[in-house]
Amino acid sequence: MKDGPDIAHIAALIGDPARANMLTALMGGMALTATELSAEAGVTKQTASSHLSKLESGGLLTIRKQGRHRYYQLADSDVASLLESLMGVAMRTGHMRNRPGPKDPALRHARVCYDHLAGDMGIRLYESLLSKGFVQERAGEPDLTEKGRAFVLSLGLPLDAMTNKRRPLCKACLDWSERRTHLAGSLGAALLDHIYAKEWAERRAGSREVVFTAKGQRAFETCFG
Amino acid sequence: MKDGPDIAHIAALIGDPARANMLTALMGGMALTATELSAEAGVTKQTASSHLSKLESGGLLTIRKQGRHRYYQLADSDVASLLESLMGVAMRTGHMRNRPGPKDPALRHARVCYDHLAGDMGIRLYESLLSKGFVQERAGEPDLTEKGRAFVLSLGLPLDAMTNKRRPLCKACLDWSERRTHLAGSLGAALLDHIYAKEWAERRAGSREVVFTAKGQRAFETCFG
DNA sequence: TTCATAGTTCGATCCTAGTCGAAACAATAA
DNA sequence: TTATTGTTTCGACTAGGATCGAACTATGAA
Repeated sequence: MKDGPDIAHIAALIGDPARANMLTALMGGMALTATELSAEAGVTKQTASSHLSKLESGGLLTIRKQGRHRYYQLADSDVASLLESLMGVAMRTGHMRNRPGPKDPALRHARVCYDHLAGDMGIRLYESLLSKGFVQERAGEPDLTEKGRAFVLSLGLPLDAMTNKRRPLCKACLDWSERRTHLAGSLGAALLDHIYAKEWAERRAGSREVVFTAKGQRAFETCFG
Repeated sequence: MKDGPDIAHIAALIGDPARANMLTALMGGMALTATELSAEAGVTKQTASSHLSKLESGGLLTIRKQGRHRYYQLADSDVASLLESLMGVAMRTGHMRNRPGPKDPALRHARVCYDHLAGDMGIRLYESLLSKGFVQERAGEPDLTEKGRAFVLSLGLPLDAMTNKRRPLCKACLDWSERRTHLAGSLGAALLDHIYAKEWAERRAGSREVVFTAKGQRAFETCFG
């Protein structure tokens, strides 16, 4: 009767507001220290420490000691996409943490989802790859075509290094603000790196927001319109 | 201060073991009653009722009233895929629950649903009536065709007595074990009576179980295969 | 009608788990 | 060494919520 994975334990870990705030902060992909996360969560350092050790032993976070700091980050992209799923359901069921503020439209336009591009721009990127035949969906999962491989190489991206990893090259990730799919996986990450490298856009400090320059926006349209 | 969807609320809903058991039982789309779900969760009906109302107002479940039963099911496939994500992460992080108990395959095979046949056999009966053109679905509700009326009469069933009642002749009923539709209404009841009368099967005392004899199983196949 | 079953609401109890103060531990800098 | 900062451990307090018994409503059956 009671078999299979224990989802209650994992969900309970995410279900505490303080921990949820920490995890949301880590969706930006950057590793954060315990003190930074305590501020994000709005609790004292002691409390944050307790939460972080639970998240770590629960397998949701990994820890990297560096000097006297401890950098925490999401364990892997599966955890990130789980959180993204949660955001999608939470938003559709009308559970927002506050009324839409000024930061909200910016986040909807372009933001980081772990290590790849999400929001409207992320959707457009993915749709473009699909419509140009660079990526095909097979059984719901995206896959790079031959034509797509050539395109990726033409951008100067290290395709071999990407395909050798255990991480899938292409993965579909559900976008909570748009309710549509954008591209995750190592290709998704590489494309976001490309956008940074070309200086089309940059991260806004302390936020998941990705700010495109006017020139970068045009270049993006040219390349992925 | 915090923007974005409130994932903590949704995760906390899933994070209670009793609720998680209910949701797990509802995976796959089949609808269950409150009492059945209380048994799945291992709590009393009162407790289950409290949990279910929370899940419903949280947008994770929908209710479908049918007679004095309330069938609960997952709100949509997004919720299902969220649970699937959770299972994936729980599995990878080694959080399994192991409490094997007696499940009842006999009930899934054939049981009484009020007064008509449900379970796998009930599904097969209904599918047979559909494929032979005896019953047609119109606007989601089944209806007996002319050909079907002749068939019912050929079985020696009192069609007139059935049609005169206030109760509808044919009605679709949701099957919890198969997540599909089987036939209710006075025709559904009459067909189960027919099965009893022909001694193809009988009720097991004190249970909803319907036990087919070997000969009865064959006769059923011949008539409704 | 009366009885039985499905499900909810109320009230009380109990217990987990989040929280913080204080102190200890760890690692760097001067 | 001492001082400072980052982080964890311990202990105690407390609120929220899971739970169940009892009473209640609603629907269907006899």
